[in-house]
Amino acid sequence: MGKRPTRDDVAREAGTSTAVVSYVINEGPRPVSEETKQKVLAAIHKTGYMPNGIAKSLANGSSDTYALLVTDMANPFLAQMAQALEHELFSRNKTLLVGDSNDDPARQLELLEAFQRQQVSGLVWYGVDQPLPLNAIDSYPGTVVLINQPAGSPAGQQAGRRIRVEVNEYAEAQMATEHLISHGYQHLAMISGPKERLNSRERIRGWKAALRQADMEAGALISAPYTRQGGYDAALQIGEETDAVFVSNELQAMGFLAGLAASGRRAPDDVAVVAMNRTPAASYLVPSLTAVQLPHAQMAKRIAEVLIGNIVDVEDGGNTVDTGSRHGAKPAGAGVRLEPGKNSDDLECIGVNHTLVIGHSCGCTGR
Amino acid sequence: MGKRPTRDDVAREAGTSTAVVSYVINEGPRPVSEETKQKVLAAIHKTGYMPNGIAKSLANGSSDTYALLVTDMANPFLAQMAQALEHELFSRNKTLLVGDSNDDPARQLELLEAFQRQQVSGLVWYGVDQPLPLNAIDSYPGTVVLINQPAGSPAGQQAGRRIRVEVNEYAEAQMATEHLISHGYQHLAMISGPKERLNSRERIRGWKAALRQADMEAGALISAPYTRQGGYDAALQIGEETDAVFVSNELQAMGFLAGLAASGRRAPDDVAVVAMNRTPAASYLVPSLTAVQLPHAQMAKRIAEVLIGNIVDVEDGGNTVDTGSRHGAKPAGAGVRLEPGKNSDDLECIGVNHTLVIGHSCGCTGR
DNA sequence: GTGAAAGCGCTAACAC
DNA sequence: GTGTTAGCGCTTTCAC
Repeated sequence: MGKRPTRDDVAREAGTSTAVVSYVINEGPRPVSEETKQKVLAAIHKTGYMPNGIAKSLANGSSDTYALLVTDMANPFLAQMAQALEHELFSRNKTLLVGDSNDDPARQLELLEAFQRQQVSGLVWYGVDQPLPLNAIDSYPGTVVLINQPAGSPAGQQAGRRIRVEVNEYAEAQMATEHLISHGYQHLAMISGPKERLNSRERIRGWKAALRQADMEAGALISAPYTRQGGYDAALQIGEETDAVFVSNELQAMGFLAGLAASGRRAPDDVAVVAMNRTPAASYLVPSLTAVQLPHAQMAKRIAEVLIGNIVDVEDGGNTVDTGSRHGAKPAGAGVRLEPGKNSDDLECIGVNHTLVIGHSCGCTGR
Repeated sequence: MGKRPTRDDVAREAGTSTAVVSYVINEGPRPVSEETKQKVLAAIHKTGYMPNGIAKSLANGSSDTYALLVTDMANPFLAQMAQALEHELFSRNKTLLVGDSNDDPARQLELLEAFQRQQVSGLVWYGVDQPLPLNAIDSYPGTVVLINQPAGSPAGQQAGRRIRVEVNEYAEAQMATEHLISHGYQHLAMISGPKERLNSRERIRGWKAALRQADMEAGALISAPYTRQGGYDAALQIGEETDAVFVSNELQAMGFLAGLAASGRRAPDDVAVVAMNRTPAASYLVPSLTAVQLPHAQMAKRIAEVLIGNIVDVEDGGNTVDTGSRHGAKPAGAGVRLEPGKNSDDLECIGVNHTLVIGHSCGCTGR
């Protein structure tokens, strides 16, 4: 590893002081004459100099690195978030570190520590256990963005330097369920995530709220892991009377469709299916999956702004029903309205608008 | 951001010198008496001290950070690699940076530069354009692991500090094709990636080799993007005579199955399908997809060892046909043998063994 | 407009 | 076994 040129080499080459080289590179904080500037630039070019980000961070007391801490990188929904976030950070000259807790709370904390040691300037946290270890978050020396914290949770109430993204899974679930109701299905079941998780409960609440509003009774509620196999197994447990199912996670929905097929049933004829946290894969399942989608690009943008401290303004907007699949579709009800709100001075909530993207699995398109 | 305690604070608290604190933390390079050690540990605990990784890296001249540079993080195959690599690095106390080139060569280079500035110690590169910009790799001041470089490519031949992982996509393609042949299908088509890519060509070579060996004629060869939509569109172009298709990428295969269904055909009855670069999603497609799988965990382990310079030994082993799906299956032919080889002293090739995982899409399980 | 020099927090060679 | 100290490459204050 042949020694790379340093700022000293550039200064020597340019016949200036090292300070001037910094001024040129950073365009400040002091002015430099055009002539000197050119000499420095030439020297940089000639030596092939490239600033040492590590040294820069040490001197600055802060790094250009941010981290994403998730439960499962292989989950397409989260991989998509990672991708979107990477793009936003890249365009701001920042880099993204990833941590995969593998659904393990202990590991989650170890990753937090590792990030802290690496002087990661801020992190986006899709937590495993909920409520999250608030003390760990509070003591984190940087901005923390929480993606999946329900509004009523402690993380959403306690003040701190962290910022929560209001995904409102409650409303997502409600929207999905309302769509099924609008089709006239009578016996709505739900596949939820593990019961002990706060976000599972949020989704269940949304499902129940929609049913209540329509004055309908809740059907079977099956709790399953947020995995394909979880959905597959759940499909085998769905009773004859059930004519529509709200699946609370796309991975589960994928398995659910497979399970239905394996047991000789089909969506939407035998059982209609609507899911949430959609990814582009939904359009290519057989049948294509109707699901609620989060505006991940918009979320990533907001998150990046918040992390880096270049907050612009929170755009408002209602939730909509889209015909986003390749197939024809008839729009349907469900227009929940989310409001970007602030709970306290320290805690910014970012409103996120979700959308229902129609596929074949809900029966919208005949068969 | 209240100032965090530094090593100086710990030394003061423990009543020792700063050097001793380092010795304790790093368990060397000099011995420390048990008594002093305890005092230091107590001080660390009391102050809540956490080493500053940035400063450490500066002093050491190398960081604990590695990077993964891919074309598309949302591709489940690559997300899976990212996950596996993160796990391996985490267990070695290293962190993983990700870069998503979005299939853009220019961006790929920018990411390389960013990593270089950040003093990333080594990187894993799944390149966009092939052959890769060798000069950029050669000048990279760290270990570079190339994932998708065919054996015969310049990157595989030119000496350097980089190390290539021998995925042997040629053999993967061959294995998949041979499986179709063993079923007795007569008219084999192939959906390849973009023609200008080296890895597309490798896969095509494998397909042709299998056909040649069986003394069969090549059927339609359709080139499509490595996307679901690419596979979907390709399915609509497949002629009546084709009874089996080798799809060169799992995303394409997913779209292909959807396209078949949309056009009223089904796998495997109308067209059998086998793909490569499988992920767990394959088992849950309808029908479940037969595909060649890479041992990503094993690969990640080897890559991590290589990156960090803790190389153990290259385990050998043949390729096998597995019944890895949830469904019953009859094993089938195709046993290509890969050898971990060395092209030069500087270029280590890591042999990777692939496996055919049987699903329903190839017709193995009746249907 | 330019340059000398004091850190940033840590490692490790070198003295004691 | 322990302490002193000279860097690592950069930023930035403060003189000139």
